[in-house]
Amino acid sequence: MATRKLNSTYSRNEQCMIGCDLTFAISMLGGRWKLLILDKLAQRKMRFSELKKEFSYITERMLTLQLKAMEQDGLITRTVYAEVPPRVEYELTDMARELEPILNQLSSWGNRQRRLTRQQV
Amino acid sequence: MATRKLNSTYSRNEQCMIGCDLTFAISMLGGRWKLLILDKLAQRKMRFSELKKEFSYITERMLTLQLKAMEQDGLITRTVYAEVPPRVEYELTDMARELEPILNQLSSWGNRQRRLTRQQV
DNA sequence: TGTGGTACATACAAACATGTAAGTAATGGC
DNA sequence: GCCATTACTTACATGTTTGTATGTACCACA
Repeated sequence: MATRKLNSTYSRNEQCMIGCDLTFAISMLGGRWKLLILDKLAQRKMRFSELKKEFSYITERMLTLQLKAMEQDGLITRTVYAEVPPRVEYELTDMARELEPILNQLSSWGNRQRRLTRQQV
Repeated sequence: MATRKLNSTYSRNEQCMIGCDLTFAISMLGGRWKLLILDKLAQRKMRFSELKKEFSYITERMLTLQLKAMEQDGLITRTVYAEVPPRVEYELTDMARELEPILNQLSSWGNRQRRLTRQQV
């Protein structure tokens, strides 16, 4: 996402893992808000301001950054309408929709796993 | 993993997302080396030093941290043998093994997605 | 007495992610 | 002219993760 300096182990690690499709996929979902955004947009396309209202805690800056990253990653499309005040709509791509069933499985795994680890504590 | 300070939005966000099984699951896999470790241990149980050899770039500190986190998350078990020099073996739990098919799907999605975004660039 | 191997731990520093606060452009309505 | 609305942007501060370097306990073996 951000430009990364070319020094030392940080970038070497990146080279080493860049070949892994799984790491590639997970890194797209790792942002602090991306899964929530994905979830909301799965229901319907939404404007910037609508998304902002949905997550009362997110700041405009973070929303902008995460949406931009998700657009670059091919998870969402961004449509600008030349109006004033401006209107911008965000929508899931087909690829992002293909994620849904997989993420549902992960979610149900997470639920089971959570019950287990709770018991031990 | 690390102790987190209780101020401001950081922890509020955490509260807000802590109810999400999917976020819970993804956060277990997000570490820089966890997926690789998971992948190696899927083949067979391994000693600390064996894992170290497998990933030539990882530092001992990072390996320790990630293994500790994965143990706490119930992904692996840690068995210590009272010998000198010490011997410690790491092994996947049943829950971690249930992840495999899901992660395979994610990986193949990542592969397709990567081809797509490559084409656009 | 000294060296070697294993599986860590600790102190410190760099890189990265996120948050806070404030500002911008465009224009329709008052 | 002034204000409001929308979707951002910028500068700066804080929090979190990862990396570097070094040290430690244990005891067998030379």
